[in-house]
Amino acid sequence: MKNYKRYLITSALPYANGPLHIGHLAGVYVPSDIYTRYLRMKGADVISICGSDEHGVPITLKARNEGITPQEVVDRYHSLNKKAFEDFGISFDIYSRTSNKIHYDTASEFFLNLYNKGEFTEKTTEQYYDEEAGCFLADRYIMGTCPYCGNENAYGDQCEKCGTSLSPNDLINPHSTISGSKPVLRETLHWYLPLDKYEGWLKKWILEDHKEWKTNVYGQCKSWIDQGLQPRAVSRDLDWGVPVPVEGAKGKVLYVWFDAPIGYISATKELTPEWEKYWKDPETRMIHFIGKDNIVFHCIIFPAMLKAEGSFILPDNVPANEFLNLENDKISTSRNWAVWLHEYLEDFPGKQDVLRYTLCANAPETKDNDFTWKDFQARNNNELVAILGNFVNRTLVLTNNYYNGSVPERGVTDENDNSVLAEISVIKEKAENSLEAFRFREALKEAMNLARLGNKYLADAEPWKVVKTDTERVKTIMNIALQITANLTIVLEPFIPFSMDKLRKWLNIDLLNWDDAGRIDLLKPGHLINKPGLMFEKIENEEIDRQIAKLESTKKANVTAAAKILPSKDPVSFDDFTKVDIRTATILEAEKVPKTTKLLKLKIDTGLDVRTIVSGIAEYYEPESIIGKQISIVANLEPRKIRGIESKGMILMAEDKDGKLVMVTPADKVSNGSSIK
RNA sequence: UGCGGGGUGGAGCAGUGGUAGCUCGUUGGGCUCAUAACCCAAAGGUCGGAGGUUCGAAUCCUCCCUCCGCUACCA
Repeated sequence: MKNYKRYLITSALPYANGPLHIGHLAGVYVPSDIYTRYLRMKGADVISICGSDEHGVPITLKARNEGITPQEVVDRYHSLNKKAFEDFGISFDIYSRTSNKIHYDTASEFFLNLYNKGEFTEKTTEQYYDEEAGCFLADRYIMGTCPYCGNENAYGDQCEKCGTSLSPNDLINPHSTISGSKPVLRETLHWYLPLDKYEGWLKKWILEDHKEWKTNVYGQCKSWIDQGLQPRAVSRDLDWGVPVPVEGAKGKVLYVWFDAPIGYISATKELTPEWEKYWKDPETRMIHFIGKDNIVFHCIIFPAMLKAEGSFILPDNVPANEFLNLENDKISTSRNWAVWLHEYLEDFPGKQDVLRYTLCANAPETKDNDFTWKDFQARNNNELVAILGNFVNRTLVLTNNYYNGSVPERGVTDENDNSVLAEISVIKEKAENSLEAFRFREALKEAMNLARLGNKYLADAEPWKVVKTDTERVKTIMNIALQITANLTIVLEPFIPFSMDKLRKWLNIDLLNWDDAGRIDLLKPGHLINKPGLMFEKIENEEIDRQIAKLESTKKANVTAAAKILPSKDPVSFDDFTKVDIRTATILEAEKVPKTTKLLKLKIDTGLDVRTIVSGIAEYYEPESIIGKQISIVANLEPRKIRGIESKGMILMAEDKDGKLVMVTPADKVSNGSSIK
């Protein structure tokens, strides 16, 4: 590998519309911090950059909902999240924010630079505009009736009921989720970064020159590039963000995804006047730590931006992680299904390292992983307490008992001693190789093996027995055990810095250099150590049960919240009502539509005819069980093709609080085709 | 729908053609310096399913099932 002079580490800018949870930590910030601390211990010139991403539509909406300004929203979460990072020892050199002036200047300048070089294309398109709220609407903020399944709560980009991808123009009765009003189409002008222009270059840069990237990252990039890249808008119609710095761009800001990665640059500028050294010198190695949802932005769009600008370096690696689940369910801010960092510290004060350890040991490096409180407890009790804490404790207690805390001299070593001493540097090298390859789970396991080695050494050497017959021999044994503890303060420092800080205090030593690991003379004979405390405490079942109960009550609260009754709709005229042809029918045949989870293909007798209707009820009804059932249908709905099957009409279903669908069946049997009014 | 990444003993993971490994848990034994912690041993897997290539497949090919993500103004 190329030899680099310095490192620039960036961690995805967390979006400032909510607090941080364990998923953020596990996926991005714990790995980035481990790597940064490791590099610092190697004496490398390294800076770690992060900050709040504070622009974009969701923040303006949150502000609108709460009746405060967007600035107030981001102020709140910026300070909350900055503190959470500090509390967990995520050691950024700077935690900046994109609402800073320096960022506005940097982002404007970047845009203007590309603009003047003619790197953008301009295009006018028609988009839905909310006249009441006075803004253009992203697809996600338009709702209406799905033309395929009749779901009234379909989004402008997708119907979540039947899974069909939609465009806002497809929706029947579109309305804005912001004001509820009916949006109108308006023309708007935007600037685009022609990604297609960079396709050939990206293909070579990633697919040929960076085959070493993680399979999930490489695969995702390959997929995008192979599908063909298209110009991507870099501006938005919004009043919150960095204004587009050209004539006639009033009311337009830089799209957050153009704006946010530039935040890495502006934060570096804020940190050091020598920022260009980190961003423009090819001897700097840049690494982006991100989650899998960010791959395309950090591997394709941002590099294309940097390439277009011309004077910047490109990331050498982008070790993206997968996602962390919580107790078998997706972490979700809106559903409050998360372990919030600030709440964790209230419940487990001083136990930052337990979480750091658990999240690293179970990090979603190759696939999504699950965080469970039982696993958290087991990792703490069986690994941190039993293996690491216990080894340190027994070594320090024995040293205090036998030698009043003075490190004894190492005498003649036997074969076992020598192989244990040799093993220390083997472990150091293994951990180092794993760290360099961004395999942090593996690196942590290697580092912990040093504590395992220590326990085994004590059990084999039995100093508590030997002390009765050969006191010289015990000095050697204890010296070796102590050298192991000193080595632990090095190899475990990147992972659990708070605990290693404790251990260094007990050992009465300073932070050592990474390359001191493997040495067997870190503690000199006669060096005095202090009385130890407990490095980790057992976590009892009650504490874990409390956390589980907390999550269960969240689940219940969510069900209750979802149970609220929908408000009544606007009145319709009798004429309008009679236009809808609702009648009874009987199901003759039912079968699952292949490759779908929700769709059933039904053959029904409507009295008028026998026809096919596709309905999204497969999750609630087995095909065999509904044959012969009498139901209610809308008979004159325009036919629609669903999954290639023509569906003529719609089956009426009552939707329960929890989303469960129930057939609307006449109380007594009536003949097919009876009208319902 | 398409694309990308997963599915390996109870749990979490490693393992890309040659007798299936690691950590934790479980069971039995040992030790007693240590937060009932530590050490040793054992049990436990038809490697998501079906077919194929091969002397030989967790590993290569085909199809299928399943989980997650992306699919371009959802950050």
